[in-house]
Amino acid sequence: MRMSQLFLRTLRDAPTDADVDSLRLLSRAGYVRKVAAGFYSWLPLGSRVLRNVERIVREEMDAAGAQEVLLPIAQPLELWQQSGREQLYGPLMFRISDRKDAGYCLAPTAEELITATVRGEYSSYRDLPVNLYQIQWKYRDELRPRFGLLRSREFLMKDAYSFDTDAANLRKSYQLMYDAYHKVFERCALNFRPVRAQSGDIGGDVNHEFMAVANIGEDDFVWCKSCDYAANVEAAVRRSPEPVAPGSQPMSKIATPDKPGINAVAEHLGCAASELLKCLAFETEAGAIGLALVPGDREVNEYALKVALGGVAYEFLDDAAFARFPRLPKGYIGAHNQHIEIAVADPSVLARTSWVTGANEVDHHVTDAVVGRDFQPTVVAPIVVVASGDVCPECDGELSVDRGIEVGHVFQIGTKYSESLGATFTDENGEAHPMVMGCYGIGISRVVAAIVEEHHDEAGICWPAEISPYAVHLIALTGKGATSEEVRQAAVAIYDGLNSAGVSVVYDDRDVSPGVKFADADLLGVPVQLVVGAKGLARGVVERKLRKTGSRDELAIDAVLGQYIGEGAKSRG
RNA sequence: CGGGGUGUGGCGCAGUGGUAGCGCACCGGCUUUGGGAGCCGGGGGCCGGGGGUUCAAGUCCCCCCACCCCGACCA
Repeated sequence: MRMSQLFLRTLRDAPTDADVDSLRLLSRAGYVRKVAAGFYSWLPLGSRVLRNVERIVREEMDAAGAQEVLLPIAQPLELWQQSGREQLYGPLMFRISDRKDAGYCLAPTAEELITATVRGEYSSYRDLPVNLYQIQWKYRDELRPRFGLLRSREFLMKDAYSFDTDAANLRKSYQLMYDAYHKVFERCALNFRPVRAQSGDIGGDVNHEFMAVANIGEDDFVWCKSCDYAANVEAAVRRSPEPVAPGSQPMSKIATPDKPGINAVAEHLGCAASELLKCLAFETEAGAIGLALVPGDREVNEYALKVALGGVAYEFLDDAAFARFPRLPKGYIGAHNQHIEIAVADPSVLARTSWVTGANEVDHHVTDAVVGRDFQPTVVAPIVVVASGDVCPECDGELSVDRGIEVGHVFQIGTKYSESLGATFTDENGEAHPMVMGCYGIGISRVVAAIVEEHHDEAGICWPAEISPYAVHLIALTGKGATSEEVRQAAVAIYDGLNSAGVSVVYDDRDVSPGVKFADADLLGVPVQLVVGAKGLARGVVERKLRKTGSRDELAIDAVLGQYIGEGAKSRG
């Protein structure tokens, strides 16, 4: 492609509402343009990049035995009512209606439709397993779209769905996808980790998120520096500290006027927040009042607390609820409160001889509260949010908490959708069973943004070879001198040669100054830049610069084609 | 949903009640040509929309819309 023909305008200043590196650079370099909150146009360069990620995903899905389909974006709401997810998604779904006032949604995902599709075709154990996938635009009317392409309202997603006869076979299908995801993200040159995760709204049990490590990510995940333990921050656990012998000092009450917070009290007493016992009051759905007890410098993992309660739903008290329980003075609650029915303590609560905690009386705290003497946990279970520096539960190594971008997610769903939508098969004995499903997503457009987040510098994007819109960025420094035409002809010869060798090349033939060409080349981020200039030409060489490292060398002009023949297959751009 | 902020040319921004500006980009001319060149000359605006106040509104008031940021229970 000649740059004089390419539909492209680069920007020196990024639009002000581009708030992350990926969107700033993709906007400046003319890959995408914002149309509305959470909606983006993909211009020629962006479209090529998107296709490249698609291509990688398609190749790996096909290699893993999945078959591509294409389902409609607009889906009858009725289908979503059958699965019960119409309510669940609520305003997150874009809704439309036709002229007859029938309700449709723009699909936020496709479990329902794919299940209905398989139900309509397959009904025997002989048909299974089967794995279908599509690469299709998805729509979610996010509460707050942000981070540009990382959380948009329209996004391109690969979603695959496996159907098996039983859980053991599901695990095989799951493993195939899990392995395929590794290949996909390796080819995308992402620094990623598969982490154990909670299942969220889709339902089901075993699942992993594939997190691309980034500063800007929306999710924290925990990983061990010594082994391969990794988990979503909600699912992560640590090795709890060992219990210690209780203290013997008697508990005593002290005045802490107008000090309702951990930090305020710690500062007032001149002690560390970790010496205070944090007591969070909650009410279960059955109406029982409980406290979650953790060290003052720790936060409660709400998911872990629910597990500790045996799966019982609960809510932390809000101001209105506190008003109903005058015996629970917000900010001054102590673990020795007589009015609570449940006390869930993290094991670390047993690892300190005594605690400073609320006195259950406004403007007062107590010191030397001793577990087992002054207060009794009814449940001891790990409920703190894991933090960097905690001990790995599997190998005693050190855990680290980092930000990540969720680029993929694999689930073992089970029979939730096959049951509600009636996707059953008949087994060898003629008995009907619901199919056992897995579902597997990759955010294609999000992957593009994640790659830019990881592969860029001050000057612009540095694409991995397989993702780059072109394999080679050819720059002709023609100028207006005597050698101008000579340089132009040499560049065109290389351009034509590379093209006919199947190497995708973008050729900067514009009549602009060298500085503009260099700056744009760095901004666009094609991995290899070839510069044809009068100086080199006189010596029969062209200069080659690698975008990522900035390293330069010279190639004999006759050797250029030889160098890049074969590159076409690696990066067809 | 709550709070805050911003809407002026494609992008970035200035603008004090009195003729709508600057930089980049764009068009034409001349010069320049190895890291976002210089000079000269141009084109491009329903100042987010609607109502009001005023002799006069980009500017003041009211309503609406869009976009951005923060928050949405950790005592």
